[in-house]
Amino acid sequence: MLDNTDIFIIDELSRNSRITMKELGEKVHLTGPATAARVAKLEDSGVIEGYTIKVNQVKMGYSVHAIIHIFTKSTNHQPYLSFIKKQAQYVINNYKVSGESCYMLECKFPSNEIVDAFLTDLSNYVSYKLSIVINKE
Amino acid sequence: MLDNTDIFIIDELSRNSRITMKELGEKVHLTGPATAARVAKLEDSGVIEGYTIKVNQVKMGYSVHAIIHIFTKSTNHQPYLSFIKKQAQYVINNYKVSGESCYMLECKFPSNEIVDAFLTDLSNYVSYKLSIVINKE
DNA sequence: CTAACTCCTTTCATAAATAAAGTAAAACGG
DNA sequence: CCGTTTTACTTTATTTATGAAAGGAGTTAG
Repeated sequence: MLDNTDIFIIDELSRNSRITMKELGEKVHLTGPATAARVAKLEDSGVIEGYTIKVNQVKMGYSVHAIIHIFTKSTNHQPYLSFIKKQAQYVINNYKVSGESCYMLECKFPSNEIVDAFLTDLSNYVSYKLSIVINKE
Repeated sequence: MLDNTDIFIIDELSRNSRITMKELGEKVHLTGPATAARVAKLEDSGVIEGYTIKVNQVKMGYSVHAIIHIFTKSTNHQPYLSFIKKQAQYVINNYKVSGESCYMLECKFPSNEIVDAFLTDLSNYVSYKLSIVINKE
């Protein structure tokens, strides 16, 4: 399905998705059109889901990075899911997980005051345990 | 620092980082060169850290998505950090966190057999609790 | 053996990026 | 308050990349 050239292309686009097809082609020893065709195939097959940017969240004003373990009280998760949908500006990921907790909610916040307000609201729906990301090593 | 146009540009590039500067310019009511200058400034200031792609990890052969809570036994974390550096192909993120655990290790694996082998090695360095991501809602 | 398919290259028309020059408005200093 | 500088933009022109089309080599199936 995926050969070494495809892997190389994916690796290179992960590092810089705005590279030109011509330049990417030089790295994989193909012409521009051949490379563009490879990339189009990777898009069509769903291997490449999209093109995006890495944003510095601190410079965007989000200085607090939190991981919140969610323990749902009731069997109906919908109120919780509706709540975090409304709070999308703070939510990075909401993973449903096996293990001790039900969900692992990854969030970004501008300040501890906002964290406080968020958690106060959150506690209407679920129990939680809070972890703060200190560093990404 | 960042005006509404910058926010719009970041938002648009997050959705599609391969958009042309001309087309992006039309969305924010600027010419191509003016838009390119804005983007260059966002890069220089570090708000935009890079351009990347979203990859379907299942189609890349990584069907298991795990979150591993790490509890270091010893005060010296270096053996653990060296270990995960060697296992980079499986590691998505390694967050140092406050709260109950010391690190939260996010990984991808091709199979449960590989998870098993990874955890067996991991247990030489730290204690852990394993969560498996069932869904990303 | 041949037809169909895949994957590539080459060529060429079109479109975008980039560099340079010029303009207008805002900010700054005397 | 006025002249200067800076900033942010547009316009123009050149360079460069994209994308479509045609064609060729290697592979596979009938």
